[in-house]
This record gives sequence, structure tokens and C-alpha cells, in this order.
Amino acid sequence: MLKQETLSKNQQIVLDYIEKVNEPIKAYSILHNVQKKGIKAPLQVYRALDKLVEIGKIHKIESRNAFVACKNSNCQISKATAFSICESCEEVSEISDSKLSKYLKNFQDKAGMKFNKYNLEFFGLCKKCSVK
Amino acid sequence: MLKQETLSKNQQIVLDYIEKVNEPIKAYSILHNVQKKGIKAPLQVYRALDKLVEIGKIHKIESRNAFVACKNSNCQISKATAFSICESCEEVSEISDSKLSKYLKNFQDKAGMKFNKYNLEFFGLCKKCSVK
DNA sequence: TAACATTATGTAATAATATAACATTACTTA
DNA sequence: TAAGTAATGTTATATTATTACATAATGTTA
Repeated sequence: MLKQETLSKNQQIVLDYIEKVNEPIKAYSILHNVQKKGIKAPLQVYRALDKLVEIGKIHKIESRNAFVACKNSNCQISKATAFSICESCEEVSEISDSKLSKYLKNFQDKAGMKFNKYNLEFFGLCKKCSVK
Repeated sequence: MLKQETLSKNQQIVLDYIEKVNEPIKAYSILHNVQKKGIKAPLQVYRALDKLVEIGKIHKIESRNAFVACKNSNCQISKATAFSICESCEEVSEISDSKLSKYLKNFQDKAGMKFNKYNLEFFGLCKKCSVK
């Protein structure tokens, strides 16, 4: 049985906005844009973000302190995330590559640590920007 | 010929401290600990950190906003970084695995983006913490 | 349904992380 | 030695995130 089938009011407001913009967005930018919906304080946003990350509806782009909706419709919990980031235009895409995720999920480190999650961020120039 | 063979005063102070503590440390913690060496302001620390990251002497653990000395003695420029992070005790280790780095360096994204850098962070429980 | 636990909310204050702007000094190198 | 580049010093401020505390809504179960 799936946990958390329904989102709370604030969680839904924040998720709706993140899904609408469809690109990584920062917490305070979210705040400014959902104030008309009644969300007044940073903490209300951060709490919603925490929950949405936890249940896999969104991901955090750690190197950018930004949040983006998950594109893998079946991603219930984000344990395996990979992104490509253009250092010029800052475009971010989620990488869906089953070979890559399989490789990383099975990666065994020498210290014998058991992993339950990873985040991978690739940096470079997207096609558009490498032409410029 | 190698660029930047010698570090500036502030860069050296910051690097010395990071190498001494030998674990990830945050910018303001560095600041507090190097004030006796004459570094007074956050910006002095951040500027040194930026340069040290750029030349590969240290790495940033993005998910923790912390900095750690590079363990790969030959790592001049950090283009390929991988870490394991214990979510319980927060111990961080740099992963040196030539297969992994080869795999990721050669990873080709479907959008044809050309990568010049990546950062990978694995999360889990280290051996000590998984026993507890 | 009453009691309890859990989750979510509201609000204010503040902590922690990072950069902008500007003036000055030191280091390279042609 | 002049010009360009890199580093420094300093103040102020921007940005990101959490603590603390009170309250309300929701879920669980006896």
C-alpha cells in the first residue's frame, strides 16, 4: 500500500508551482510566487519541500540549491538521481538512463558501506551553448 | 608547465587548516579557526576556497556545504569527484575507484551534452553506524 | 467516540551560507 | 617600468535554511 496518497494543502501548492515552472527553482522564488495562495513564510515552503523530496515528487539540485519536479512518473522515492547541468545557461535535465542507474545502484565501495541513495550531477555545456 | 605552483597567503592558511582537520568542514568554521592567522572576514575564506576548489586541492561536498582536502595526490583539477556519506555519523570519504571514474567520464548523455565535470555523492550507513 | 499519536500549520525570530561593491596592494611579464 | 592580472581588506548585504513555540487538522485504535 502506498503511503501519502494525498498531499496537504501547502505541499500541493508548492508542488503545483514547481511542476508548472518545469525548471529548477529556488525556495525563496517559490515563496514569492505562492504568496497569493496564502503561503507567507519561508518555513512553510521548506517544510513542503522536505516532504516532497522525501516522497520523491521533487528533487533537489544540490549544487544549485534548487528544486525540480521529478520527471520519472514512477519515481516514488528518490534514491537514485542524476542530472546534467549546463554551466552557461544553467539548464538542468534529469537523466533517465537505466544502465547508469543500474551501475550506480550496484556500486560497491571498498569500505563496504551500504548505500541507499545517490545523487550525481554532471556539468558541461548544452548543445545550444556549445555553439555560441 | 603547471599553473599556480604557489598558493597565496590566505589560500595557504585555509588549505593548511582543511588538511589538518582531515574531514569536511564548513566555511564559517574555517573562518573561526583561522582568525588567529589574520583572516577576518567570510569573503577572505570564500575566495580562498574558490581558488582551492578550482585547482583541485579541495572539493566541495555539495549536499553538506562543506569542504574537504583532496586525497588523490595527483588530482590537479577536480573534474571527477565521488564521495560516500554516512547519514548517521556524517563521515565523508572520497571514493577512488578507477572503474567508476572511467565509466562516468565516458558517460554520454542522450541529449548529446558534452560534460567536463561531475560530482557524485552516495548516501548510506558506514560500517560502524550500521552495527548500532 | 474519546483518547492518543502523528502530521501539518502559523508566526516570529534568527542562524548559517554566500556574494556585491569598492578601494588597495602584490605579483607577473612583456 | 608600465600594464595587466591576481590577491587582499573591509563593510555591508543578499541568500538559504532552521529553531522555537503555539495551535490545528488528521489518523489510529481501544
